[in-house]
Amino acid sequence: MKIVFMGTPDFSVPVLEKIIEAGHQVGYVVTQPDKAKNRGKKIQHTPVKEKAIENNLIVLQPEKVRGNVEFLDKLKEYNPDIIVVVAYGQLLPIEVLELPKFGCVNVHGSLLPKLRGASPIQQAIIQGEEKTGITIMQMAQGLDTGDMLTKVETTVDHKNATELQKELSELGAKLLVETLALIEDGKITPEKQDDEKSTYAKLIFKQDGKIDFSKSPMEIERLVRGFDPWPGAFCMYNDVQMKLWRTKPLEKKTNQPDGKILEVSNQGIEVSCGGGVLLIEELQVPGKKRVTVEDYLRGNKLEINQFLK
RNA sequence: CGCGGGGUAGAGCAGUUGGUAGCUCGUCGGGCUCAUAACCCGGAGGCCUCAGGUUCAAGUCCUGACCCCGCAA
Repeated sequence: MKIVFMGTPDFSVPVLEKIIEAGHQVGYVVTQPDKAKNRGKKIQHTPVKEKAIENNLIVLQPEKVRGNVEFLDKLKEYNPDIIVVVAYGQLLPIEVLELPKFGCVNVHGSLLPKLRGASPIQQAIIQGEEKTGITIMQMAQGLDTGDMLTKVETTVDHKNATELQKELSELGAKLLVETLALIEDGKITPEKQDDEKSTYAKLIFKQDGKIDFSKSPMEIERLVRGFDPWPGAFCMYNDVQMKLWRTKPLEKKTNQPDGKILEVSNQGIEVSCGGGVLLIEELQVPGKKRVTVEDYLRGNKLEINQFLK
């Protein structure tokens, strides 16, 4: 099929790869504009752009899609059969949604109608979902409200967001290619989403990673996993930011105040929270890399009875 | 030219006003012990990121490069 691909971050890349592998013709790859971000001021290409260049595909980076006549004309001229959207980062106007013969399809990282929105993968972990997955839907106006075409499930287990995202991204890529074939053959029956059952995964902000030690060990552990690698769950120790990267809830109860350091050993740091105890196994302080508590303790001191805040 | 921290033994850190490097852990050998992630004794292991410069002398000062990381976006 003649395809226009729209996507931006790492999550989108495997999907683009699979589309190319499957032999589809990708006329345009649309991704967010390069921005002078990161340390220094380096301008960085989006992961999708990198992959597109690698495959000699034409890249478009409209600042805004909505009301962009020039962009719309290019799409019309190419006349794609379908537009595939994976974490593109902009809402598409109706003119674009209805332009291709088969419309626009979106690869979304949750089992819709659950977790519509910007951070389905992280939220699935944070909310303690047992399973999540990929839903491919026919895009409609509205945020992730379109009719569902195909789905694939997986378990959350103890995966962190990095692992889960990678897995879902690959599952999604595979499913998309299969779905494209079904669409082409007219063998799909779209299924409406039950709006009553829908939930939202709101956009994550840095500050959301601040740990609240009044929460239960399990909740904090899920936050740590869900926010790996971004923005990271953190707390303060002696006015220094400490990011936690791996923790484990223990089967202990305590009546110590929240955030108190109860025990320090090579196994980790035991901290009281919400009446329970959380074992911190891997952490990171500013300017340093992630290290296990064992490594951290070789050159740093950490006093019992002090508090993490 | 966004702000800032850092690159020193396998690991994590120290290193004072510049004088050829220390600590903790690990590792190797020995000892004590019923036993030990315990304790004691001893040993190995460092082109101090790289390249220039200042100096009698540089991990320590200056310049440049490469790499890692926190903040901010």
